[in-house]
Amino acid sequence: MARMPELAEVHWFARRWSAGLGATVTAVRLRERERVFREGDAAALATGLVGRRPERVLTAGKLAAFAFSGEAMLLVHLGMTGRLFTKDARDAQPGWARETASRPPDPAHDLLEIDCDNGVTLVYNDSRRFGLVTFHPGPGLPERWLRRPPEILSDAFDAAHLNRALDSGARRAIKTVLLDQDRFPGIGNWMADETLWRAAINPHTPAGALSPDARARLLLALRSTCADALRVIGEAWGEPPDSWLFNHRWRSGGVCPATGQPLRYERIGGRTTCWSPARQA
DNA sequence: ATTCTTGTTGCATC
DNA sequence: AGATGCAACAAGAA
Repeated sequence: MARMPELAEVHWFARRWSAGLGATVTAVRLRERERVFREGDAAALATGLVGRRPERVLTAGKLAAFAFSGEAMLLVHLGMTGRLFTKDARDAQPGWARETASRPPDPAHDLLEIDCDNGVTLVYNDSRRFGLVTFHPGPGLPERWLRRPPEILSDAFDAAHLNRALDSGARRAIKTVLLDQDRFPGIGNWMADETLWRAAINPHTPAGALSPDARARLLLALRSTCADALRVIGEAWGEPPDSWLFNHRWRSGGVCPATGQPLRYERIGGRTTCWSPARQA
């Protein structure tokens, strides 16, 4: 099972492009017709970055943002199969085996290359082309960046914010609501399941029906899942411990690490959901 | 060979 | 109007 880029994976991939920080862009190569450039001006991207310096690597939820000198910004959403790396590290990247089916990215799917004068080439690769790459020459920051929702690990993401997020989707299953990027930026399928398992909440529960106690557990679980994922996966692409649901969900005959009881797999809101009926009442 | 999976959007429907 | 559900998109793995 291939893994899709969620909060921590996006963090990891975005940091691969830190290799270009401080250098100057000398050339940009891209395929203008590709879907991933559908919302931007591909021609402007092809010429607009040359001569600029990558100054900062940022992420917000599943969105990666690269700030260049002159207030230019490149926004990258990895979609399902987007990946960022440097050309020389294509085969050396740790964890390709866990990130996708076990092969290094195929150069045939390199859709954007940015040459820097320190010898580094930044590569965006996306086999299924569900990603989105937009260039904003500035001045001023892109609306998409300015209007992003509060990060789960920020102070702004508090109990009041969580209550609003839950009550505006009150009748939908909590599993489905957690996948809404406007409310829970960065949460994807495995993080949603991990969070509900940690909080001991049944994924079918309508979001609005969660008790105050369940909401408190949910807030803590959201924070712990995000913090753990960023630390273990986002910083070093490490191996999650067996104490997470993560390691058990893709094993055949998976067992809940908390109760030892069998895990259940079903589709909720069109998404495969793994949960522990013994723990998540 | 067919089915299934993923995240997001856009549309139809309640 | 706002909430909700689902098809569509692409490509690769099972």
